[in-house]
Amino acid sequence: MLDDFFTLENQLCFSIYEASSQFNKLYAKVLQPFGLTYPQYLALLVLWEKDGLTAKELGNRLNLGTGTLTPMIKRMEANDWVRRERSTVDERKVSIYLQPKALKEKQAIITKISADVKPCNIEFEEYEELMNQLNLLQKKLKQQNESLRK
Amino acid sequence: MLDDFFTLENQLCFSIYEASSQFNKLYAKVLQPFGLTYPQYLALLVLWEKDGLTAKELGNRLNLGTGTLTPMIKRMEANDWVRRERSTVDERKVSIYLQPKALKEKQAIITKISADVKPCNIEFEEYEELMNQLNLLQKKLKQQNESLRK
DNA sequence: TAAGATTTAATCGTACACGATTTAAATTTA
DNA sequence: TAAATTTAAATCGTGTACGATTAAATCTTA
Repeated sequence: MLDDFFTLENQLCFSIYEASSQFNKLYAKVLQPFGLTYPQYLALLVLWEKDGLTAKELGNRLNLGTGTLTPMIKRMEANDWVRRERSTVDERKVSIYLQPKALKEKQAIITKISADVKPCNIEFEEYEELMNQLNLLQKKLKQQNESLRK
Repeated sequence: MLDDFFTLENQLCFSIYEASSQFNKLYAKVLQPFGLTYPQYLALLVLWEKDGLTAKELGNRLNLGTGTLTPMIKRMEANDWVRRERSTVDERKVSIYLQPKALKEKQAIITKISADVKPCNIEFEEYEELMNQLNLLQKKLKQQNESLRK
């Protein structure tokens, strides 16, 4: 009984793992012409909303630590998407600012993603329902993660 | 209108990205005492269902190529979870067999996961519904991935 | 049956992702 | 205010992930 449940087919964790990796692959393909990876694009999404966040703040939005973020931001800096600037008020903090390229390319990126992802034909209701459930689940998981801390 | 789709699209891809990474962290923590990573555990789930699959077959189940799988299987071999054996009938193929350790530890692993994930309080209906939606979405994404193939 | 195509793994280079440690700056407190 | 603590980034080591290439075995077909 327990064993039936523990097949790959029945694992919610695997369904999410799979869906996530398909998103990854799809977006990687769509973004490649721009010289962007999927996580880099997610970082741009956050910065398009609010420019000049600190590394810490950006990390909180993306659930990423500096071990992941610092090298990624440096790569994005090397490709002229963003610029890093250490705060003069508090020298521990590094703020991240969009570069002109990131503003200029925004519309083209959005247009291409819409064009290439729309054919998936995901219904609006499907979207909303799924997202609500995922966000609920994500909160529960995060809570459990924090209660198991260490 | 284009932006409406874009906004929704972003939220969904981000929700999945987040939920996936929370699952990752949670399972990583739960599996650490066994010296297993989350992807390694998924590989065990597949092999517990059907032992002796070839690398190719295992990769198909997990949606992983040899660039990911070969090194992972070698690490699992080094930790006595599995054994690799090149087929004598077709020397291109490598079959992967569970080692005694993988059978002996199975129940303990399953029990611990049940115990540590249960507190998330995911209802059965919620679970089923979400999985169905995710699998549907995953299929659509995979299809689109294949139609954009290079 | 020999040349060409296909299949299967392995390898390589790049890019996340994470926990742990280190370093330096800022804040708290004794 | 000096010492202890906290905070923010950077760095390090390990482990996925992926596309591209390589190499060897097998299969197809002219």
